[in-house]
Amino acid sequence: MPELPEVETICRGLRPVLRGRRITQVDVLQKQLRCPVDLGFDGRLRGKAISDVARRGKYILIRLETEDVWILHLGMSGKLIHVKAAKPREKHDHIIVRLDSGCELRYHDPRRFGLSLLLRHQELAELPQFGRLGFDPFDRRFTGQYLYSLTRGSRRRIRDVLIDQRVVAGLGNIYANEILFHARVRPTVRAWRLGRGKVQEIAETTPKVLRKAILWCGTSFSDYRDAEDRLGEFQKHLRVYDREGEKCRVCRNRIKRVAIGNRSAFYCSFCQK
DNA sequence: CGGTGGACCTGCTGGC
DNA sequence: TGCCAGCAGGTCCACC
Repeated sequence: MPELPEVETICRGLRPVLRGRRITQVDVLQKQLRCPVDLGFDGRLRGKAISDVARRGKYILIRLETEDVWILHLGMSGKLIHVKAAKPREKHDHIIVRLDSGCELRYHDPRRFGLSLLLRHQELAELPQFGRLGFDPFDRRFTGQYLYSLTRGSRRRIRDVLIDQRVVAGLGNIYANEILFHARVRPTVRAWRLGRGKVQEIAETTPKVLRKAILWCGTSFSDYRDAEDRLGEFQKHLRVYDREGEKCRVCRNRIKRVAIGNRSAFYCSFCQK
């Protein structure tokens, strides 16, 4: 579900309401997520204060005064919402963290592809999938030159390169497709065939598209909600994603959908070559 | 090593 | 109305 703009929106919503709050109670209703929720979870959280909320790629990091870090990944259908404790719970609310503010943080995830891990701060970098994450798209080291060097010799399609978290951390299928529309490159093109100029354009476009999506609080086309359980708005601004058969907003031709692997890619065959 | 395809889950939609 | 196939924002692992 949530890609970088959605995760960033959630973090921005949570930071001011969680900072300095103390956890008074923890309920784990469903342990079977992508990894089982570990047994010490409740004991290590209860009574502790939250010091900060951060994002790395699509991961949410909730830092505690104890140097423990609660790491969450929302998978495809996860939500992390901050609500009044009195609000009725819903099906698929898996982890409930009660705060001294009278509110609760609820991790909700119908498909259970998400991840919840509690680690010591220093263990973070040792997490294999975490250690291998590429640059953040807003990192100044994420340049055309960097992306160009990674695409040399790569027979993969450019859409697949962009959603590879080792290349750049935080892009998923929606934003990879949107970025490629703005860079005027078809998602199906083999990465090695792209010249310097095109790769430069992709790298420059990436943070621009993401920044705009963050301004609109992310994309909700079904599950995604922000920290206060509100919809995002960026779905109104999508150029290609989920628009098969609709008119391109630039040239009025019909948007096409093709399968790359098991996932859809969307493009305008006139605007994108 | 690089690349692909399926598995993991639930829920929703559209066709018959 | 019901049933079934196909599809969904992600990641990981087995296999070539």
